This record gives sequence, C-alpha cells and structure tokens, in this order.
Amino acid sequence: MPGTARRADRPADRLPARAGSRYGNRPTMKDVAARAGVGLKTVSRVVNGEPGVTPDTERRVQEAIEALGFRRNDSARVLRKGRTASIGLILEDLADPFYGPLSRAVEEVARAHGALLINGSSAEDPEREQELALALCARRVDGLVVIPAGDDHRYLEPEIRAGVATVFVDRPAGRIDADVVLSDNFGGARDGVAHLIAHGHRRIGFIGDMPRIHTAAERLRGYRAAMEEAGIPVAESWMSLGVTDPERVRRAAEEMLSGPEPVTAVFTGNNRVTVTVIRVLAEQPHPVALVGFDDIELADLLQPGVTVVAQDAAALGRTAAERLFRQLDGTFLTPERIELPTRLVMRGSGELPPAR
Amino acid sequence: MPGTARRADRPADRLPARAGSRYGNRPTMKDVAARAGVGLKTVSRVVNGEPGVTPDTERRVQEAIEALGFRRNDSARVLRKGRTASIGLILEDLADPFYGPLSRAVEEVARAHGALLINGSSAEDPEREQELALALCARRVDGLVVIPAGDDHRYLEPEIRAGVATVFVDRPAGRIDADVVLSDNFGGARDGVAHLIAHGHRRIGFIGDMPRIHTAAERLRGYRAAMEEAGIPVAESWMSLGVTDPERVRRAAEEMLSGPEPVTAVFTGNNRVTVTVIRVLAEQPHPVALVGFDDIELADLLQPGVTVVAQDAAALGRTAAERLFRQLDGTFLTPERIELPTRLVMRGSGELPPAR
DNA sequence: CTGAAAGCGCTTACAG
DNA sequence: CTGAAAGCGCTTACAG
Repeated sequence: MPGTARRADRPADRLPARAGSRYGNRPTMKDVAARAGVGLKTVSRVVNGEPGVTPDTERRVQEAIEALGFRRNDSARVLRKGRTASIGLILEDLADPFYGPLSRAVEEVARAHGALLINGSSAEDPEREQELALALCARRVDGLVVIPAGDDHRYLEPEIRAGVATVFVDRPAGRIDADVVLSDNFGGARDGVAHLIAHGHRRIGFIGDMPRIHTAAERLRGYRAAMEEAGIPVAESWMSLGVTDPERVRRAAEEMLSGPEPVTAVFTGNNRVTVTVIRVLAEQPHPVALVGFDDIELADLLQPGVTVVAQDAAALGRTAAERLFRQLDGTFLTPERIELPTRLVMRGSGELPPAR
Repeated sequence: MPGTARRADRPADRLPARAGSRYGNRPTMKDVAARAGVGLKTVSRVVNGEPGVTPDTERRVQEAIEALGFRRNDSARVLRKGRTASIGLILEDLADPFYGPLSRAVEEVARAHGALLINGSSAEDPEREQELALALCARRVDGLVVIPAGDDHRYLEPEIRAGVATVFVDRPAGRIDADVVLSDNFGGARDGVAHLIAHGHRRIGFIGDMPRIHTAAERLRGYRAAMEEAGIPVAESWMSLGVTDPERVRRAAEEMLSGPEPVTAVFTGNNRVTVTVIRVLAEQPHPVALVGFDDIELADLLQPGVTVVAQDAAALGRTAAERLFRQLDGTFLTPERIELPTRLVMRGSGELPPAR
C-alpha cells in the first residue's frame, strides 16, 4: 500500500512507556521567560541571536538560561520551521568496509550543511529498505540518500512529491525517475577482464553477487563484453552469481578451478567475493590470476599483490550528498545519472600468465 | 559554558531558507479528517490502531488517507509524546573498519527497540564531540552511545539529569560517573607482549596512538607490565605514542629497527598502526616479530600471518546499546564498568624468534 | 525594544 | 463510538 499510513506497526509504537520521574523536567523557554521576567519572544530572540534586545535584557535572559540549564528543543523548533536539518542514509550494511567511507563522506557533506545523518542498514532486504525509508520520511528528514536493496521505488513517489530530496547511490532507483550516482561498473569490469585477456588468459571465471543487484549485473555485462570483444566464447560454468557468503563463493571458485578445462583466471565481482577467492586461490597448486572489483585493504602486501578495479566509495557518497543539498536549495533539477570512473590498480595477481 | 544555550551557532541555524512551492503541501490529520467527514481524534485513532472505531468509519478514514497520501508526521508526534525513539552514536570515524561493525551492532539493538540511529564522527576532536553530543541532545535523542574523544564530559551532566540515557564505549567518560563498556585493553596488551617474550624476545617496541586516548594509555601500561613481569628493563626509545598517520608510524618503526640495538619484535597499539608497521617490516632485511592490537582483514593471508589481540567490536556496540535501553526502561542503574575480554589469535608473525 | 496571540501536527484528557 | 479543547515547545506575524 504505497502512500498510505498503517496501523500500529511503526517503530515508535513499540516504545516502552515513558518513565515518569526522570523525564519531563526540562526547562522550556517559558520557564526561562518567567525566571528572567521577560516575554517568551524575548527569550527566543536571545537564544537565536536575533537583534533588538538591550544588553541588559539579554544578560538577564542569559543568566536564567544558565541557572536553569536550558537547551532549546530543536525538535519543537523543527516542527514549526518545516525543515528538520537531518537526512537519512540507507545502505546495505554499515559493517561492510565499502560503506564506511561512503557513509563518512555523506556525513561530512551533511555537516557542512548543518544537517545530521540518520543511518540505516537494509541488510539487502527490499522490505526493510522500504520500512526504513518510510520511517525516515515520517520523521520528516529533509532528504534521503539510498543505496537501494529493492528494484521498485514507487513507494517513494508521494514522499518525493511532498519535497523529500532523494538521491540514489551505487545502484539506480527502480521504476521511478531519480538522481543516481554510480561507478562505471560496466566499464570497470570490462577493463579488468580485458586486462586478464591481454595477459594471455582465455578461460576466465566470473564470480559475482546476486544478479538482481544492479552492480552485479553490470559487472557481469562488462565481463561478457570484454570476452566478446576478444572473440572468446564464454562457457556457462565460468560464471557464478549469487549470495556472497564465503561458502557459496568458495564452492563456485573450486568448481571453476577443477574439471578438465579449469579457468586460469578469475574476475571477482566485489570486495567480499575477492576476499574469499584469495583464500581459495592460495590453496591451488598452480598460480591463478585474479582481478577484483573494489579495492581491499592490504591488497598490496599479499603474495602476489591483488590487482583490482578500484572505485572511490567516498567520492560516491560525497557526490550524492552534494547533489541532495542542491536539490534542497530549491533549484529545480532534472534527475541525472552521474557516473564516476573506476581505476585499474595493477599489483601482480592480474598480471600472472595462464598456468599450464 | 556547560548547560547553556548559545546564539546562532548551531547547525539548524545555517540552513537555507525553506524552498517555497515544493514543500508544505503535506496532508495532515486535519486534512484527512475534513475529507473523511470525521473529527481529528478519529483519524488519530485509525492511524494508531486504537480501538473504538466502527468498521465503516475506519474505512472512510482509510480511504481519505490513501487518497491524500497521508503519512503521520512522527516529529510532531514525538513532541507530544516525550520520547523520540532515536538514539545518537558518536564515534571517531565511521570510515575506520573498527567502527563499522560496532555501529551496525548498535543499530541492530536500536532497531529491536524501535529506535533510529543518528551517527556522528568526532574525528577525535573533543570540541566536535561536544558539539555533536549537544546537537543530538537538542534534538532530544532518548540516549547517547559515545566513544569519547575528549576527557571531560561534565558538559553532559545536565543532559543526563534531564533523562538522556548515556553509555560510553571503548573508552571511559571523563570527570563524570557513567556506564562504560570496554575491552580489556591492559590485559590484552600484556598478554600479547608476554607472548612475544615467551618466544624469546627481549627488545620489543611499542607503537601506539596518542597517549591522551585511554585505550592507547592502557595498552602501553599492559606492555610495561609484561616487560616488568619478565624483568626486562624498557628503553625509552622502544616506545612511541602519537598520531596514527602512516608517516609518523613509519618513522617510529624505522627508528626502533635501526641503530646498534634494534628491537626484534614490535607490538602495535591499534589496527591503523598495525597496517603501517606491516609495510615497514616487509621491507626489513631480517624477519621482525609482530603482534597487533585489533584484528585486521586478510591478516591470515599475509606472509607470515599477523598475530593479533582481537577485540570484538560488534560485542562492544551491542553490549553498550543494550545497556542504554536498560537505562531507558526506567529501572535505576548504578553506573557500571563492563569489560569484555580480548583474544590472542596466533598466525605466525607473533611466533617468529628474534633475528640475529 | 518587547510581548501576546496564533499555529506547526500531533496526542492527552475529557465530555458527550 | 466520537470529537472539541488544550497542550507539547517552539517560531511567525503582528501590534504596541
């Protein structure tokens, strides 16, 4: 039911009842006004640094503020003002090293614009993504930066129409027209695979994330394009897409590396896949070439160093957040697709010749 | 000025003016009530799933809700209710691989309690920590999980008194009595250094973070204790504390490794230091033993594998967040110090004998 | 320079 | 079962 409100199923409803005595004793502007012997509006003027208050009045108000330990309730302020000075970021998993720098970059831009950042992990679950996004909209965040898990974002249309700025990152929105900032997944993967081909490989495996994920599909497309451009027919058994947990990836890699016609090189579709495949390759009797999408820490210290197609996670986050605040500036912007280049970093594993 | 409000220097004040036409056209309960031909309170009942509404009335309200695309404004709700169902997490840097899992764990606990998570990076700057913490309090978060950058948290006293639940993680609060969840930094470091000693080392270097950071000081203390227990006098030149940027750490490592009496082993004080030192050791003519505090990805795949004192970042976050919500349950809790054990993970680098 | 009144969008307490 | 009034803590628009 897009665009509707549901009953009693939102986070706030499950909160424990307010615990009596500890709370509610915060002083308000009214209290400050009473103590300082001035009107409410005068307190507001002082707190907000508005002009038109005599130094003497101001001092009295300041004293009352300090004596009471008053701190303005921004959530009341926000209700009146319209803007909440907060934005939401929905990503897959904050614990993934790819999202840390991205998230930090979004935070820095938000900070520069005086906004706070609310983070949420979708755990790659479209329902959880939607639940989170709508909860954030209910809190009236000014904007949303979304790394989508789902492929249908029509549920956001009423929100966008109501003024919630929205930018998608890493993967495009599904079934709505919205800004998106992404890496050149297709080109990056194609270049990486072409690099392996240039080093003599013909039987090259591809192990990636679930095909419904845009980046996984694009990178596979890049793999296919490179192979086709080189005139190499691709065997179905060379490609494996699915969840990125170590067991699945390990099995996929081991299968490609066994049998009568094993692959001599592997292209891995993201950082998690790469890490697992490195372990598998370390156990192989012959060296197997490897190029991975996404850079990984210490990649240069392994034997051999890991050649990667690096994307700039921080730049993705920064670009998206900047776009978000441009939307919020009020200038009307036609939804755009901004593509950031990737960079092939050669460290050894991608320059190994085919074994046998 | 703890406990006071300042003028015009808070984030929300720097926001651009509200952009006219796109905003403010959100339907409210009043609009829904008018369209459904019922009272405001009836709409509230339906939206919140309260009893006492005839099925017919409910249907009319639901239709109005869908027709208008109404979504309850939770920030107005919150103003009335008292609780905001949101908590803040202040950490050093979301981009650091140590904080990703910690942050995710806090988020999961918050989610289980129906709360959202606002993240902020202090960048190890005490002023920024305070600014962030107070901004979050102004938004009336229900609680705060803080990895402190500063060492004086008296500025939080009025907030805590006003009911903001507060738990410190990774490092204790300064000058206030508050819950804290941390790893056994002293014991972990002592065990790690004792491990090196057990493998025959006597000249062992220690490279850590700035001494004003609690974890850095504790780990140094652990180093000293292990050396003392083994009856090994420590030379000043074996210890180096300071910022963890690669240049400083590299210089420190190179100094210890040169001269007439170079160290034969190094104990590194955190993940960032370890990563840099691994690079330096890789360039040495002789193998140098290494034990690092904090686990790092791919540590097992390096040659040799990196022996570490691992702490459980996710458990730190989870434990702290659970404690926070116990505070919010209303039961009075005496501030506690909860210490989590560390784990020595042997992978090779810590088991190397002294060279020469 | 100062302040009383109305209102932001909800919920609470109460009356019908 | 239903709704009008008051209020959460601020800001806005206006009057003195």
